[in-house]
Amino acid sequence: MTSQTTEDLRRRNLSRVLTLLHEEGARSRAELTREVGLSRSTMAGVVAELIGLGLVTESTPALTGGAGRPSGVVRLAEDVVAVAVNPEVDAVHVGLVGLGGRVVKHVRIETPDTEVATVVGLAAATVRGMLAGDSARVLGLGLAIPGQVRIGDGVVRQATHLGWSEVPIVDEVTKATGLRSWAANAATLAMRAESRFGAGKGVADLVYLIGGASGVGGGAVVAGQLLTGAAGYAGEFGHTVVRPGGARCHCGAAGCLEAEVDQATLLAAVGLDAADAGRLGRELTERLAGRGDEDPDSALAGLVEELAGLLAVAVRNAVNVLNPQAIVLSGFLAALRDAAPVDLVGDAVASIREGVEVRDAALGEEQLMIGAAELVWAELLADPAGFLLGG
Amino acid sequence: MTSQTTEDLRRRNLSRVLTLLHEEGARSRAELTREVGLSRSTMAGVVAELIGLGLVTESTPALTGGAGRPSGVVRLAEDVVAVAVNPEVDAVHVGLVGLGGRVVKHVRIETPDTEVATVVGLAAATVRGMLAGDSARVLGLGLAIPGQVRIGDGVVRQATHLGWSEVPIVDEVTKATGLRSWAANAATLAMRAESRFGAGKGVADLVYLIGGASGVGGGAVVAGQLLTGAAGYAGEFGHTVVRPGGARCHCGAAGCLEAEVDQATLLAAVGLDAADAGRLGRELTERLAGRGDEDPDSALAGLVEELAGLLAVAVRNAVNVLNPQAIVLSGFLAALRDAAPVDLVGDAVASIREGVEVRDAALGEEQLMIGAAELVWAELLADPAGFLLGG
DNA sequence: GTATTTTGTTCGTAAGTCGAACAATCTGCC
DNA sequence: GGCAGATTGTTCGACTTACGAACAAAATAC
Repeated sequence: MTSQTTEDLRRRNLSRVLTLLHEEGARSRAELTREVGLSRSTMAGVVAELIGLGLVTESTPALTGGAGRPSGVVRLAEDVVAVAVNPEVDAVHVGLVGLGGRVVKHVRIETPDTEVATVVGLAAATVRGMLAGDSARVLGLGLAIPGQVRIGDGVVRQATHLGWSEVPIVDEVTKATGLRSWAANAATLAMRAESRFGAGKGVADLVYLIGGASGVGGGAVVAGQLLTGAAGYAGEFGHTVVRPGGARCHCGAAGCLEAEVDQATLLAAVGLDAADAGRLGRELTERLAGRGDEDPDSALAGLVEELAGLLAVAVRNAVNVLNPQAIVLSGFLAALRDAAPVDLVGDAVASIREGVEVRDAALGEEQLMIGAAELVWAELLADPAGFLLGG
Repeated sequence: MTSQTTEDLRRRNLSRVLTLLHEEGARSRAELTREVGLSRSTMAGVVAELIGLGLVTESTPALTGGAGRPSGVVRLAEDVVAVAVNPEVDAVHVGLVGLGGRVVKHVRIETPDTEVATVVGLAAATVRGMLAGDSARVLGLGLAIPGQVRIGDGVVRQATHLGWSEVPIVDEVTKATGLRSWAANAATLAMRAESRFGAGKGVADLVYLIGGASGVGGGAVVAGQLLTGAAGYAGEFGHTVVRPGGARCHCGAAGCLEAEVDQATLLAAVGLDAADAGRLGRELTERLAGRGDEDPDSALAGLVEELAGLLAVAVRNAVNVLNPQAIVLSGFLAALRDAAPVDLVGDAVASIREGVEVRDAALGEEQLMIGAAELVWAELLADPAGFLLGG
């Protein structure tokens, strides 16, 4: 199915070169030749084909200082973009993201309700507005959904915070915008962004945990591949057990990480509003250290330590099962870790624990836009010519 | 690195055809052509090359009853074998396994101690004995180790039950036998066998849990690929937490599945000896139902339910994170599940839970021999010609 | 015994990669 | 300014592989 005829060789080579540019940025054709390992003549053909497809451009100079004929710099075409859409409880984020993960535009549209028709209508109108008068080539649309999305047909099985259930969102959005669309879980896409461009770059085995207002999500990269599971629901670290028989979770079970460790508790403890979640990390650190004339807040210290201990249970399980090279924490989980003196992987099996590095996420607000666009880029990168010629 | 020149096409096609025969058994060349999707002329070349390598044979008739010229049956060469070695606490298992997972020979050699030199010496001698006067072509040796094995260099980091630590077992065995050798964790290899030939056959996303005298191990298949993790230690489900602050585990932490749910407890409860572990399942079922003049054993029922509940915590976590299509239980965990009325995935997230099937392992005693041999077969199947011509 | 069906074989064509030879264009040096 | 050296782009022939059409082979169907 995948590869028998010689044309598949060219497909793979197009894919490899474009993927390298997407992940690592522009470079000279000579460098490309060295890094990919193709002969100069073959690389000439590959780059020419990518230029013909309008995906890359080649600019003449470069002047590296060394001797020899200068090599043209191959860079991603700037007019090639994907639309990114992320529905939230009170607003819809819509963005335009270039090949290479460059966020071109990004707006937040408030929404009166989260009805599917409302959200889809708003998103479609915003997209049309964004593209008006713009010469960009839009190759597709990616949706980041706060809930479970079935891989394959893009149906939202359950998105509690939006009140959605069994919504064929990909079909709806395709109909409303005319763009080829894909959808996936938001936490998974946030990880995808961190994995390609952020704290998880170059890491083949990665665990990602993100905490926000709506709970705890996550994802993993296994052997360089995104972990999807059989139906696309994998990575629900928020619903792993950290205290059997503990707090009841909206998933129906008890003692889930998401039910035991939540952002609201921490915000309340430091007297912050939900809107100020971004300041949580600094606030926690300062209160625990004591600032100005205040004493260190020992009650808060107890809470933080308890919550970090619960997080450590989930992390320990993830580490023992997946043996990752790194764990990336995002949102309030990063804040919690920075404030707490707990070694999150201390209780993992010794030989596994050694190789793990715990890091904070590196990407900011635009994480989700980049991740959603990756849904489109993944399709393009796998088969550049096939994608554009109506794959 | 992996595929640019046209020769790689042939490598992939050799691999695909041989892999199909390995997994699914002999079939006619016409069937191969249909299933793999190559043209008749190309398949003729591929089969001819595999015959030239001595890996398959083609027998003439077939006579399927239908009209048309009969197609020769292609089957795996019977003289191609791998050696499988599995050191245990009191014995070493040594076997000869044919391509296709056929166990040709299998012996258990008692060992006076588990010193590395003793075990390696015994294994090497047994292998020499097995092969004496045999015309088999031995392509390599696979080791199933009850402990953590570092991928890449085949060093045993820790094997508590053998008392091994930092043992370069692959080097030692290669030196002693002259065979190309590979090693991996035994539970992982048991899963590998079930995944290819047993209860997990054809399942692309699989979780496997095995319980034995030495604890609980496991493994997983993710997107059709074996889960190894960054260093090869992945799948330690036995050290996931099922009761925070619970029983202390030899891994240093507390509340591990392996520490909370163990075979000895169950055996003691039904009055069986460690040697009779194989009868545990039937014994449990009978006692719980009541047999002959006895009443159902309600104390035992309580114990079984408690242990099954703890197992359910580990299973729930695995399911929520990996979204597998099936879970395979082996050893005393299968016995426990068969005896207990607990729905092991009942507390998993709804959309994930739906698609999961819990099964008992299908392979018996020879599981580990088959799995260890798969270490060799995996290398061969990835590049048949390269492997034989000194890859 | 002949037509039909299915499969193996042969051979010409197309696609793709590589490597050698040559051309182009820079730096460095006098 | 001109020439040697270095590096890279370009062209072209050789090689490998896969495919498909035409033909041959060997069974069943009638």
